[in-house]
Amino acid sequence: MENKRELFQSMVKRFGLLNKNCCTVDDVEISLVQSHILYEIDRREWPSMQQVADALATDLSTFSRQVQSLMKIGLVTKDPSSADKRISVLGLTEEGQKVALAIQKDMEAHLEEIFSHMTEFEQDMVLQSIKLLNEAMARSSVCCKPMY
Amino acid sequence: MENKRELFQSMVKRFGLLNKNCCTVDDVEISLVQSHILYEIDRREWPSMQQVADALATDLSTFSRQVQSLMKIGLVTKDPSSADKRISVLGLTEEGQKVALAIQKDMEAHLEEIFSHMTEFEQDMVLQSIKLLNEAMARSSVCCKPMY
DNA sequence: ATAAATACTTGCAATATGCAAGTTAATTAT
DNA sequence: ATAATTAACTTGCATATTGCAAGTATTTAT
Repeated sequence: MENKRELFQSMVKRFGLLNKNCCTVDDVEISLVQSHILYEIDRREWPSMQQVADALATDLSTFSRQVQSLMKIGLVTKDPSSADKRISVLGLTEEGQKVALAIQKDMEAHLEEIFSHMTEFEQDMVLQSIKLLNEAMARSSVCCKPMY
Repeated sequence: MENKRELFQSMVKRFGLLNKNCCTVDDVEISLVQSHILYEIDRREWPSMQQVADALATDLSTFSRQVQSLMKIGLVTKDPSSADKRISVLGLTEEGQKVALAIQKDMEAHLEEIFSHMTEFEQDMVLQSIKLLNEAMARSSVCCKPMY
């Protein structure tokens, strides 16, 4: 059952490269990290800074600055929660949603293209495997405790 | 065939977190990037700077500096090729090999632990899926042309 | 009412990044 | 054979990213 690590490393590296290409939309160009922030805000409902920073496993201070720059370019909103004024609620601007959607479409297209090199049977197997893997990692003691 | 991207993003993020934990060995502490460099040097036979920088999709200048710091802490060797004196041949010191091996063991153990949450059948399926995925990505036009 | 915890923000200081410009060595014209 | 081009790096910026420590403001506990 030879080298698991090699297989994973290779896959993750490739997926990382894929991700990198996907960050330019219209005239807006954002970094990989920023695209992940948009992604996380998009898939949650009005998350707090903490929540997203935790999801990204980033220090809150670093994250705070990233949010500032995303606000500056008009993609992200940040408003104090009325329930608890310490908390800042994050959201996407209309432009932010457009960018997030465009990146999403782009990634989906890339994944489809990759999947097109496999048979239908293989595609199903791969998807199911990724799900299994995610569940196993979620249950694992060594990995990613506070995620999703 | 809902959200492929979400599945992949989640998996890659988790694997990234896994990777991060694995960079301290004995008294040596290295960064994630540095661990990847050790890994790439280890699995090739006397690669050149270019080769490893390409594999990591890093600018050569950035890579050059990383190698310098790895040499400074005594993990990596760099020698001019006798065949072509422009080329620098990279290698691991004895200590570098020790570190690379320790990280490798650590990662293997983590992966085993994760796999232990699946049945034997699932484990086989997952491994085969990762292989398929790697092949599909290698064939893909959108991803990772110059890899492996 | 005071203490302690929570959710951030800001000030460093260290590190990482890529582009452009340089150096040296090898190839390819001419 | 010499000159021009290409290749493999290295170094100098300028910028971006990171995390820790220390601060502020708000909420919760006692």
